[in-house]
Amino acid sequence: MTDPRAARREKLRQIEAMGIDPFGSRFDDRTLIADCRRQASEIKFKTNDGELLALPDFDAEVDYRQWKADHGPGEEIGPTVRVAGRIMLSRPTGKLIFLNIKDWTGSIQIFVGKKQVGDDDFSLAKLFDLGDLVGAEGRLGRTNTGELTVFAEKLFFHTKMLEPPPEKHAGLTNADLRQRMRYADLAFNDGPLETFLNRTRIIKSIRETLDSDGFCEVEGPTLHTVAGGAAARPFETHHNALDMPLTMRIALELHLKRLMVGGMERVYELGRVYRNEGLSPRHNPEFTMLEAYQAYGDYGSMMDLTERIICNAIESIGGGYEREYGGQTIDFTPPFKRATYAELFQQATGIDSGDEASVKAYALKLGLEIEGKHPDVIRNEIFEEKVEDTLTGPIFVIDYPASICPLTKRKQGNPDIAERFELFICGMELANAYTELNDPDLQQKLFETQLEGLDDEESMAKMDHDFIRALRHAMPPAGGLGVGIDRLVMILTGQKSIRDVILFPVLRPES
RNA sequence: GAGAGUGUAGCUCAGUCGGUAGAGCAUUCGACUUUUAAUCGAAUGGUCCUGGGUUCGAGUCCCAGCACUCUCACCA
Repeated sequence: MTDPRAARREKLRQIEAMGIDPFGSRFDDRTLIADCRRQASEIKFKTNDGELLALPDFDAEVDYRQWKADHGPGEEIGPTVRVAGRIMLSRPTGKLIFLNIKDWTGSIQIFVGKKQVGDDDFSLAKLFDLGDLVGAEGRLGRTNTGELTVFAEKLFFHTKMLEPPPEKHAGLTNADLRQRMRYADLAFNDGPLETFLNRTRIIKSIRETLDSDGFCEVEGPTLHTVAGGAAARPFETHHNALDMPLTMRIALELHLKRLMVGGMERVYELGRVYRNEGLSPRHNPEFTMLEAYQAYGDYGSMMDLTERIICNAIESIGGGYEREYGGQTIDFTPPFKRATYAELFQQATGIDSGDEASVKAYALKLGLEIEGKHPDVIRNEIFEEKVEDTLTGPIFVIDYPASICPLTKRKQGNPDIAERFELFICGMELANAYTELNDPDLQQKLFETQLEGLDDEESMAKMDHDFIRALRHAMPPAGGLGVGIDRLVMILTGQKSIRDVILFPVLRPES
């Protein structure tokens, strides 16, 4: 019998025959492997004269067997630990088996000697397969090579793995299988578990930053009758009892603003939004967004907040402000650079973004379609083409052309400029913030005035009468911020694909 | 939606000019009480993505389809 699955089931049967539950049970007083590593310094060598010696430094070239001969006779002593985890490697050498097990804090070697654990446990150990969840209780010590090891006195069986594991060295590399079987990716590949734990730390840190700034977290509706607040195609669904169409939200904005009208002066939501668009290494149809609104603030307040959120997030996962991404070094030491849209436009193209004729000529040179488009739309297409990719950042691009920002307050004394910034890192737009428009009549007008050159789908300006009515109840002047959390996690964890920071990205069904 | 690439054993991958399907790991058996990708000896394991076509003969060439990856488009 050499079918791996059948072999595993046969061993499961033999474990049961030994009176052991192959799917285990509660295991108390467990020592996490990271704690074992912390306790390594408690391992001492006790000479027969009763002298306690610290162990040699195993980072240096040292022959521990020789060291013991030189300092002996005596014996090693160390704390007793109780570990549990998944078997990643197994090296049987006759009446002795070395196992490497992994829990979610690290991995450690287990020494299983027939004499040391007894015949029954040794027979059990011979039924262990790679991927099984097992436990061991024993003394923490060092082998002759200095490897930190649990010298098992008792073994436990926790759960049988009935599927064959991936190749033990290369792991699971097929990108489709990694996403489809994320459990196997997390369990057997180096890296993914740490990346996703870092994602959790980053999100926790973001909440802490906002909470300590006095923001309150809320949960807006994910089912909308009008999907507004962003330019995107929504997913459409249907409510049976009410017999009416609903759409999944594409942004958090409009409901959070309603809450500011209601008196929630600092409010945020960290949640999933859904956009019915193509997939790419930077796009998943559902993704996580942070939106935060601060009454009596403006886009400048949001710039400070953005910096704090990102710097705290970096500190929560360690590694310092200088980070590598896509072969570039990004320095997150605050304050981040700031430059106006017009400056960057001028630098990249050599022309004045206010000079409409030159802008049009430049667009034609780039081969852009300009027919029937609003000058600001053309301007922005050039900006996206020539500027965005070059922004290694982190850099705040500030003061956007007003007409491409229908939810933004205009700069005082300059109605053509919107008080908006976008934060760019490695050519990716990571955050977007405004001094929020709170004039209901102007908002209504902007909703009604579709931008030239934009069809309904492309426009943010979808009429939402209830939102306008809310604004008429007085929304305080405010700053608002949106952050693409998945992209932030990508950059902070060094992942090149959004699918490596989303646990279960959208996939076609398995054939 | 467009273009390019990939699809072979449970996993990671070779496969030449079209001529009997290969390796490593895993699995099974044997040896081994300080190994660490343990080692050594032996064995087992295939719908070569699917369906057509060309050919005496197709993993290999052609056509169509499916899936994944990358680039572009939409978008954040």
